[in-house]
Amino acid sequence: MPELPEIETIRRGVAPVLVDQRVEHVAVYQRRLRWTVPPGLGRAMVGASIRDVLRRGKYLLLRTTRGTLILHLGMSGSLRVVDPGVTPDKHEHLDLVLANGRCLRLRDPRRFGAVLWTTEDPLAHPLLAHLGPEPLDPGFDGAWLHQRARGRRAPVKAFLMDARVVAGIGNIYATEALFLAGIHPGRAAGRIARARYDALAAAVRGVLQDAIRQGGTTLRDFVRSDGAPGYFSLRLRAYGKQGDACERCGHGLLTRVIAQRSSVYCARCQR
DNA sequence: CTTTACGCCTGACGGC
DNA sequence: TGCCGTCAGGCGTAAA
Repeated sequence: MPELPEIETIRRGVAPVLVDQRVEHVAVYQRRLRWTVPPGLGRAMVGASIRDVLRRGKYLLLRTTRGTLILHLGMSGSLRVVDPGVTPDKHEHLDLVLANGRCLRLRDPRRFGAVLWTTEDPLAHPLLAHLGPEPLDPGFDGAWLHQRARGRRAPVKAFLMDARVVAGIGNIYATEALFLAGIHPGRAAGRIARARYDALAAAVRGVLQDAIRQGGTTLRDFVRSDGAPGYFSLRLRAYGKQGDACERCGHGLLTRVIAQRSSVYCARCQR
């Protein structure tokens, strides 16, 4: 699934293709995504010029002269740049045809993704307004986590995946960051010392930055790569590695469901 | 306010 | 080979 680093890589990949381009045509092949793709999207967008492409958490924002297209790729979404005229397959739901002759195509087999349109400040949109800080921005650090965790009894893993605490941390990176910080995913968020939150914040930044770096090398040229990025070949240390030996202590990695999500951890290293 | 459960979807996978 | 049940997984939402 596309996580924050993938979304960031997609943003960097598509932005040069999209920016300053006029939208010539919008084709919707499937309206039923997480929410119904707004009727009249074409009317709203055609003729608009794309100003820039931003990311907030896992949302992509295509800001145009008329409003902002908000995209979320859900579990299985991807974007690619194709030639208009290439017939979309059954999982390709939306095309933005641009004046430069290119076409941005959204594919999303599971349809957990979303395509929304707003003419207001997109950051004030109900879906975005209550997001916590960007994990790679200075507003995210151990002090923030520690402060927000006060009195919380929920497992730290759930806390870290709460978008109001910090934006864009999914199961993979929560699992990896907790492993690197040596914190047990089931520990109550409010019972973790400030210094350990410093380590956790650093771990979150580290895994995300590594993955973004990896994405940059994996995806040399978004346009000619004729495919959206899949999973980055990031070396995962815990996620999906249940049963393997912990790379630090050799203990077998365990898996347990915490907050409705599978969690992998080392019972010896993570406390 | 916090916490928990649920549901939206389909491809992959295991069992038979 | 094919059919079927199960599950993952982000995240908004309703309910507790």
